[in-house]
Amino acid sequence: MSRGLAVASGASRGGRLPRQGTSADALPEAGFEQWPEDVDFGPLADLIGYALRRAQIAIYQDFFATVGELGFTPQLFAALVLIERNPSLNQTRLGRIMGVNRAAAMAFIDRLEDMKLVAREASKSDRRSNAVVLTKLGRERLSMLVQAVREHDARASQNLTASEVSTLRRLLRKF
Amino acid sequence: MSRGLAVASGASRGGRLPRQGTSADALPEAGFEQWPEDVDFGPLADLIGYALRRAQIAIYQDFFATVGELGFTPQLFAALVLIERNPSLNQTRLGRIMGVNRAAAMAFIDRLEDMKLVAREASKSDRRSNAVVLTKLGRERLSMLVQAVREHDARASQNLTASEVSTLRRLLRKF
DNA sequence: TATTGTTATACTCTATAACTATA
DNA sequence: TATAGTTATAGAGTATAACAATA
Repeated sequence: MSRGLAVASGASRGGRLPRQGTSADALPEAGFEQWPEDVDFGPLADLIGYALRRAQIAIYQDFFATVGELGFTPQLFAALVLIERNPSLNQTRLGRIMGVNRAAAMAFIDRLEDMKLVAREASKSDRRSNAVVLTKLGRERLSMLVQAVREHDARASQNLTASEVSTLRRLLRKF
Repeated sequence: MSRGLAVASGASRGGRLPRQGTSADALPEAGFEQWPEDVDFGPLADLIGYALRRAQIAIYQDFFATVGELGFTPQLFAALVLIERNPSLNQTRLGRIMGVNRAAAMAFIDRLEDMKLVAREASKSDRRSNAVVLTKLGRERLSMLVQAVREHDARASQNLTASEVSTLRRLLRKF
């Protein structure tokens, strides 16, 4: 029952840094078409899950198009914020909050540690656990990132009025 | 600009079939915590993109917990529906609609073909293209699947009233 | 020149399973 | 017994880059 759940992350997930690569053949690829009018979506048009997925594809695109060049995925950004605001979280709990298991949490904490943005500190209360905390560099980068991500999020929501945005946020949280 | 976009899928994406595996150690893993009250989400709490992500994680979990055993991911299901309703779509276009490039579209069409659910038909108007169509078996499986997925989607939305669901769908589409 | 299908390749993210140390 | 961190491994999904056939 609990296995395979983090699938969701993978799913909502995804989240990979765009690669380099420049060749004549590669350029005109992709180009997501958002709800094209000449396509019949059939039962998909009625499913909240599908609308959620398409909205997420769109916002991920904007994330990478705007703050992607800073070298962060939405996941890494979220991890940094959670670590900053909750320095007492251990690795396993951090993973559970983010929808991945211990091993996957290890992977992204390793990565943030390699980037010198976070550090593991031995917990005194439970010697099995590590607390994960931001470094000074991590705090600096994060404050810049937060600003950029807020701008991205506002731009992504620009087709909605302020009250629609807050309705949307409320309904998504009730989910 | 176009590279790395399908990240979104990966992201919103994800979508992997849960594995088997049964061992004493493996059982208590994962267990996504949805908006736990003792956690400070800081700026994440205001971001539509983040609310979208968490909602998606939750609904993916429910998808796999309910219709996952039928052997389909949300992506494969969506592909089947699009193929049924739009039999003239070629592989590249189908990929663009779903947010992935040609090569990735190849992969899931190959898979559906291996499952005998779809077939490639040479297009007469453009001899470079294939039209992708459902087989008889594909139509049968899909009609069962649609029923199961509709039930899943309704259950996932059970915390919302009917009017909230339609508001949510409308706002997500405006995105 | 541009696009479609195709293939080979590499990379990211994740789960599984096992181990050790601690609870 | 159960849980935290860790590691090795495997699998899914995707992009990149090239090619031939066709437009």
